[in-house]
Amino acid sequence: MNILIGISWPFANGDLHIGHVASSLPGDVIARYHRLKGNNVILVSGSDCHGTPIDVKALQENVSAKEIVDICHEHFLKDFKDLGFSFDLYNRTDDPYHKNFVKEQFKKYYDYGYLYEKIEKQLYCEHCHLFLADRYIIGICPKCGADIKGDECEKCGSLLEINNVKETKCAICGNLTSIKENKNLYFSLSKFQDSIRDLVNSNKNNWRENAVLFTERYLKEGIPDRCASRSLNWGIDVPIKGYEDKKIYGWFENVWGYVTASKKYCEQNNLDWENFWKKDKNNKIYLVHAKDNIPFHTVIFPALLLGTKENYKLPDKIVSDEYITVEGEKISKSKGNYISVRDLLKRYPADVIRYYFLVNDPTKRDFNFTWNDFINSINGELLGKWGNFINRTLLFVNKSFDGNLKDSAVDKVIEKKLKELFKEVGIDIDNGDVKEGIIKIFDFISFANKYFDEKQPWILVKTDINKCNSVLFNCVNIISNVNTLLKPYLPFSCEKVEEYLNNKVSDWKYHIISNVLLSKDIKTLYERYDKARINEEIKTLKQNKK
RNA sequence: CGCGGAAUGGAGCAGUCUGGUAGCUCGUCGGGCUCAUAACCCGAAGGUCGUUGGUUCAAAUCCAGCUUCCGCAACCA
Repeated sequence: MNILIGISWPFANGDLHIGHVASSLPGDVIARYHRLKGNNVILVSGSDCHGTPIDVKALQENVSAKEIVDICHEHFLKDFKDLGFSFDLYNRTDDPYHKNFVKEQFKKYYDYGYLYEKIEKQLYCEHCHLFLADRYIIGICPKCGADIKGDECEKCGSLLEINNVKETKCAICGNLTSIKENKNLYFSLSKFQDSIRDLVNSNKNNWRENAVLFTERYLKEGIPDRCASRSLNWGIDVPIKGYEDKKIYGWFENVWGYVTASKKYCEQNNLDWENFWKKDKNNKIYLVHAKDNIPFHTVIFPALLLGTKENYKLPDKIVSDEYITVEGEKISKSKGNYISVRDLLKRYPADVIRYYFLVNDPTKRDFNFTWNDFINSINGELLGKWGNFINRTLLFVNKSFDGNLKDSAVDKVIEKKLKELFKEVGIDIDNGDVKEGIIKIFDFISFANKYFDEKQPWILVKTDINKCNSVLFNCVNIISNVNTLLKPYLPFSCEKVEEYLNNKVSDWKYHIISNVLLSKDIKTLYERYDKARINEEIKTLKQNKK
């Protein structure tokens, strides 16, 4: 089967933070799982390089947009790599390959009549040479006289027509604005209302509930046409006569990145990209992102695909997470309530981070990250249950059996449980319910520790050496199987465990390893964190708060 | 009446669609074990599932009202 997984493209304007991690990780797990199952997998993402905030930042810092984007892209690339993301291609939207492809699609939209012209009066800053979006405007509320930003007055709560706001100024430079007529292209999203409704209806059991609800709400209100062009210097040129000075609005091009990145990858690797993107090709498409991205992936992207009239397959799985909050508050860069991936990676190994955000994946509602929970969870679950089971078993075998076990029968209960686990976890991951899968695996690890305790091999070693051998043989096989189950989740430590076991497993299924011969060099998999660390981390977080 | 989301033992969550003895992890307390990273195992305390009313033989779950909290300018998954 051909599996395409697209993780949403982080905007190249800042650091990767734990919110990105939480909403993106499921995509990597799904990709790793399908590869182990022998499917053809392409996992793509990339940096979203175009958009007004980047232009504005460039203007403010007096550097080029490209410089900002280049730095961000390098950081994203490194952060994702260090976290173990197994992208087949992590691309960027300023890639000429992407740009050219998107332009081709835009010509089609224009020819098919999905793009139409609209002339509007817009506020313009002569100083910055920018048409200003509402959010870049400061002014005075016509009703209560308070200073306002954008089109909403915080003081009297009025939602205003931006044209009624008094003394509008550019929020970037502070100069008074002028009004200019601007010609833009609108995309007829409304024409896809029925198609999108059919899409949602046929995917109610495949998409996450939040994606279904959000899209239905959107449909109920009626999908509005949206402006698809922007008056910017940085972006993809609108390839249509009369619009040479305009760029394509980011949300009408970045989602095409899933297609361009995978198509590019296919061309580099002699694969047929249509097997992943067209209908009736025995394929499956997953889109992985957080809730704010839902309409762009369930409405705009499908509309863009349909608008080509080219037999594209629409997304099968929308894996849309809720949000992460930090110590009870919304993630906010400006308020400093914020944990960047790079800072986290300095102090914690990738698998520790992966474990925590996968087992706490916010699927149904926002999840509150606290340092207390993070440290306790790592110590108690990842280290205490899994790390400890490996450690107590392998050290025992090395100490009492010189790393060498005779083959023995596998306990029927264990065999049955493991076989079921492979089946159930496989279904969970395939459905995008990555969290359910890892929870089930860790339930079984608890059972394994119980088994070890009940069998008391430390006593058997003195009373019945064969029985002891048998118990440990079972434990070693539990480790190998659980390790295989965990491979999509914790790639780094699973590789280490395979070294300890001297046994590499390439299939994702129940197995028995015979002729056990362990490595002599067993080290603990995970470090225990002192609880004092909790307060240190909270202190650091508070210091960063503004 | 702006829109939307949420409310389950000390903390974080599942269960709500498809009503039927309230579950998981962490934390706390007590005990056991000693192979293991003060790790592991067992047990206990702790919740009338925000509130009121309704439907029902039966409601955390369905319906209605109310209360509280969160998000909805920007950075921002």
